[in-house]
Amino acid sequence: MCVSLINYLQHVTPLSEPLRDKLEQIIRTKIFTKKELILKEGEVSNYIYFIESGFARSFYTKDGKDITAWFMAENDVIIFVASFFTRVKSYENIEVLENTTIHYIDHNELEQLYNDFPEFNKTGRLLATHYYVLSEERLYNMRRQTAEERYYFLVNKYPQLILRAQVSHIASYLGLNLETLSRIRSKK
Amino acid sequence: MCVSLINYLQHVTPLSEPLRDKLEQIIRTKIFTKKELILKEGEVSNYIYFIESGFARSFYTKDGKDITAWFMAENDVIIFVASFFTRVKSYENIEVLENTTIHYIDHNELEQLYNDFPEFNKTGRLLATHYYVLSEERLYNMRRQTAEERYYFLVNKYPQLILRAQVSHIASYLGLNLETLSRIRSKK
DNA sequence: CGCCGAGTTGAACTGAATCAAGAAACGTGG
DNA sequence: CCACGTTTCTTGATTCAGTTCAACTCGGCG
Repeated sequence: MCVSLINYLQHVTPLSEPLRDKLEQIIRTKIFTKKELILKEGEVSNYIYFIESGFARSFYTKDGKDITAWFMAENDVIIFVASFFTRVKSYENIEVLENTTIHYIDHNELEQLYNDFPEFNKTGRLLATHYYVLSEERLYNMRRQTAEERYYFLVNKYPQLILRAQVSHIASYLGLNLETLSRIRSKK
Repeated sequence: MCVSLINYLQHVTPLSEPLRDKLEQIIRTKIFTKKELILKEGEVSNYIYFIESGFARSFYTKDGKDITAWFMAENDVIIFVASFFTRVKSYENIEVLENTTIHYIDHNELEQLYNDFPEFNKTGRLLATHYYVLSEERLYNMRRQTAEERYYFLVNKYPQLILRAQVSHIASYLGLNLETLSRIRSKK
């Protein structure tokens, strides 16, 4: 079932056998179909998700427009960080863009896991660090670059994303409107 | 000496006595004077820093311009994440804006510490998570808001920062030029 | 076949950048 | 403590990248 997630975690740092067993117990699996929402804004994010297969995006709405915050694909961990860790209502939604199989762990069970298996804190630390680095990178990309630079940075770093996501979502992620992105793309 | 840092870490999550002792051994302290660079771009960041007192900013240069990435004050942990964790050359600089007292821990010693005191992984996890949340928040603020909205978001969230940092640094952080920020400020 | 969502293209408009010139604040040395 | 140079901030005029609004094309799918 959830082998892919356990393998992934093993890859982060080795896990003891009892920890693996416990993980197998608490990991749940769910299949979402295209356009379903995994998380709706206004809810507190109670789960940490892991994509086994599929494709999703997080987005929020501003002045009626829908703005993509990031994309997530196979082997990505999804947390709406601010909500999951600080227990406030999420201002983001997570929407499935293709049929997607997801493994997830409940917030309380995860806390319990950290308590019962202190070694798992290492996994948590390494994962948090990894995603922190990615977040800072996105910030770097965002700040003070032209639309075109931002686009090609994304193209180089995540070429598969460009093929998979639709123009309007990429555009709003880059902080520009779809017409502008369309023009950038047609330039070449 | 480094009491403030140990207190801070205790506050994150309690530390055992041997761990505290070990920390006291490996924490170093240094005083930087205004305009000094703690970290220069092109170097690998070998230390994790903690500001006991003072004020600093991280910045990078793009097309000859200097762009502020973030500010750091008392009780802030500074890591140039990408470089410290992934051991690549930093593209950022850290510059002290006021005379600043800093505690720091060497990368290798920190790794060793995680090994010798697995409990410390919890501290690491919580800190990484905390800074991850802040990073995502900055991203949210950055994306798809007008110059004015970005500025007032910052004013509300970090009022003391506005008083302490100079306009040109705030402007480049917000991704706009100082003339524009000056106009926004004079509007009110 | 015809509708609908997604993407492209065009023309007019606008928020922010750029260039330029002063005013204020800061600090250093006499 | 004042004078002078340097740095920081403000204000104005012009330019331009990216937005907005609107019309059109293309490709699927019922």
